[in-house]
This record gives sequence, C-alpha cells and structure tokens, in this order.
Amino acid sequence: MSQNLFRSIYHYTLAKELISSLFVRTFQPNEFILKAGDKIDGIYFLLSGRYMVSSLEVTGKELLLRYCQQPAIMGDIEIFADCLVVSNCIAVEPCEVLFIPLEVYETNLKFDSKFNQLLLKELAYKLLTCTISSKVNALSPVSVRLAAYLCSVESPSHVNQYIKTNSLDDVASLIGTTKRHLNRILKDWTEKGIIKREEKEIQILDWDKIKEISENVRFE
Amino acid sequence: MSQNLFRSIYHYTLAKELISSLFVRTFQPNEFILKAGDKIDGIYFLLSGRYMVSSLEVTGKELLLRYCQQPAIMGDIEIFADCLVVSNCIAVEPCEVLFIPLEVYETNLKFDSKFNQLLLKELAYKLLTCTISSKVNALSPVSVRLAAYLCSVESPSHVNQYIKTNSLDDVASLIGTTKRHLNRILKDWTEKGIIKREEKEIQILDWDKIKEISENVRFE
DNA sequence: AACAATAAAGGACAGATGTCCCGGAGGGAA
DNA sequence: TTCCCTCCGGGACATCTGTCCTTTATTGTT
Repeated sequence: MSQNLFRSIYHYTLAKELISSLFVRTFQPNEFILKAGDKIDGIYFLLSGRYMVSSLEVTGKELLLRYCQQPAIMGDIEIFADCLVVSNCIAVEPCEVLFIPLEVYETNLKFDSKFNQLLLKELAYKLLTCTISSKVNALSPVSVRLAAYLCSVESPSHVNQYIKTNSLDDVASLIGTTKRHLNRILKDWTEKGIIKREEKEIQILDWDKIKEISENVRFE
Repeated sequence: MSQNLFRSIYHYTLAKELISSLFVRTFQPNEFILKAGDKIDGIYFLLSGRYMVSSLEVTGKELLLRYCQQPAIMGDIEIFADCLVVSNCIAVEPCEVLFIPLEVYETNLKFDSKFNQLLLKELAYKLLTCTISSKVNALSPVSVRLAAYLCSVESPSHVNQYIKTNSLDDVASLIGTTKRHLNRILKDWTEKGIIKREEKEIQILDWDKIKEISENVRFE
C-alpha cells in the first residue's frame, strides 16, 4: 500500500511546488499529531512508528479507538466529512509523518484516481475495524478488552514481556473502565499466575492465556 | 449529495453499455439488501426508503450498527477493503436502490474523481458515525441506547407514536442487551408515565422525555 | 529523620445487567 | 370446551462494574 502511495505521489515530482510543499514531520512519544477540536490542515501519512487514536468524552473519559502503524492516514475523515478533528492522534513511539497540505491535495491530488483509491482503501479499512471495535465495546466484558489492549500494545519494542503501565488510570480510561475494576481483574490474573505485578510494571507470565482471554479482539 | 451522484453518473449517459447496466432494484421491508458473508457484486445507492445495518455475532446476537436513509451507499466498504459483506443491510421500509455492477465501476467510474469524491464523503461520514456509536456502546447504559433506538426508528411513517416492537427480543439484540433487561426499563418508564404498553405495541406518551433520556444519541 | 502531600491497592456497598425459571395469557388442534 | 404449546412479563439470584473511602506505600520537603 505504501508503494502505491509513493508511486502516486511520484507522478507529481515534476511539479516543483508540490515537491517543496511536502515534508516529513517527526513526533516524539506522547506528542499529539492531531488534537480533537483542531481545524484540519492536510493529510498525514504515517511512515514509521505507532500512534494511538483516542477520543475525549463529555464525561472527561478518554476512550481508546485504535492503535495504528504504517500504512496509516490521518486527516481523511475530517477533510471528507468536513468537520473538526474528531479524535486525538498521539504518538506512542517516535513517528515520522509525511504531511500533505490541504491546498496541495485540493489542487493536485484530488483528481488523481490512484491517490483517491488509496484514500478509499484506507477509509474502508478504518471503517471495518471501527465496526469491529463498536461490537466489542457493546458486547465484551472488561477482562476481554484489557487482554485485547495488552495484545494490541505488544510490539517489537516490548518483546521483553514488560508493559509499561503508563499509569493504570490511563489504561482504564482508554478501554472505557475504571482503575478500580482493572485492579480487580489484575488481582484475579495474579492469583491465577497469568501475570506478576512488581513496581509499576506488569509482567506477563503467560501470554498464551492473555491471548485466549482477549478472544482475538485487537484495537488495530 | 444525491445531485452530485446523478451529475456524476450523467457524465456517462453517452456510453450505452453503462446506461443499460444500471438499474433500480426495490426491496420490501425485512428483505435483505446485503447479507453478511456474501460476495459483493457492486455498489448500491439508496434512492428512497430506509434500511438498517446490523451484524451477527459469534454469540448469535445481532447488533444494530445504524439506520440509513438517502443518501446512503452500500458495498463500498467491501469493495475497497476487499472483503466479504460484513454487515446485514435490511430494508425497514420499501427501498429503491440504484445498482451499479462492480465491473461498471471498475471500467467507467473508478477514474471519475467526482464519483470518487462522493464515495470518500460517504465513507468518511460512516466512519464518523461509527466512531460515535462505538463510544456510545462503550459508555452508555442500556436505557440511553433504548431511547436512542426509539428515536432512530421514529420516522414519517411512525408519526402515530406507535412503535411496532418487531418482537422485544429483536430490539434487545439490536441494541446489545436482553429482553429481560428491556422489560425492566419499560416497566420503569411505564410507572413514570413516559410510555404505555398495550397488546404488542408500545405507545410513547412523552416523546420529549424519551429524547431527553437518549442524550442525543442516534443510530444514523 | 520526621512530617506532609500524593498515589496505589483494595474493602464495602450500590447499581446495572445477565441468567434461569415460573406462571399466566393467548392461540391452535382435537 | 379442553388440552397443549408457545410467548411474554417479571421474580430471584448471580455477576459485572462503578463509586466512595480507608489503609498503606511512596515521594518530596524541611
């Protein structure tokens, strides 16, 4: 998919103003790539790294919508649904992002059907996964969502079976529950020997069990 | 939006094979327009009527994803995410649907940027609403979801404040709960004079109250 | 070191929701 | 009419989850 992207953009390398208007931004972990409520200024293509998408509720709760890795596009919903940024996009690893200003899209890429196909594919994929997580949120208990969260967070940089709980409170609001309840579940898992808690970290002793509990749900 | 659709399609009225390959299908209430698991054969544009989108869970539960009215497009997710039909689309009113076979899209419309913009807009809109319902499913109690369901179902043909409960069981699974629990809520509302139950129907006495309970959530 | 401020874990309780099941109403067949 | 079957509403109970609060651990300050 990313090849298509570059092939598609490559068409325009002859147009100097296009080349010069594209640039790569980098974001550090916990940095906002997009912030809910902001006005959208272009299309963002993730080149490397991982970010998470979450939304802030009226209740003050933050709800995790999904984790994304390359290829992933930000800003598409807002541009086509013509609305303000609806969800926060927050880097969880250092992220390189190719930025295409809105004007450049409007004047150059809007009429490129290859590029549009790329956008269509991305939106369809997002919708597919959103549909799934909508169902999960409706029907799965917290233990499943927590296991799914752990599986989703697992990444090459975490192979060491340690998950930094960037505060249990955060994790709780991300999956739509409370710290109190997470503690209950973690205690239960500890007694069953699935995990071990030490310091501020959770050590997963039995990944297979966690995966089993997650019922194959993933936030991605 | 539908004007755009027709303008976009109008471009091709000179191509006889295109004209002859487009046709309108009609579906009666409760008839499947798309059935989960089927192979997708084209793009469907709703011209009139209403349908609902629901998905069948492994648990055997059916979960309501949204209600749709014109303008609405079916088949786009499946075509662009290249997958089998993911959700059932079931007519709830007589529906007229313009059908564009996949080959016609591939050979004629795929390169029409106006048409693609239309598709992008639709997908972005769906994603926006799906994001919202995902949050609702995660954070709203059943009473809110039930009120929201009633408000979503309310339509010109239902002005008479009667909602046919196409079996409480159906409604229950649609909003991701059980009939038992719906009965609890309905009993409570009855005692508060918000509704009245008679025969197999629910009469809404106080729409304002229902709307208040729904917290502005809608399945559409 | 002693104290104060803050955060984390978990107990107690309440409310929301699911499961199981029973009894009554309605409808069809003999 | 009588019997039987099915469906519906709701009681009883269990489980899941949230809220409130206490206790303990941790960290920073003097």
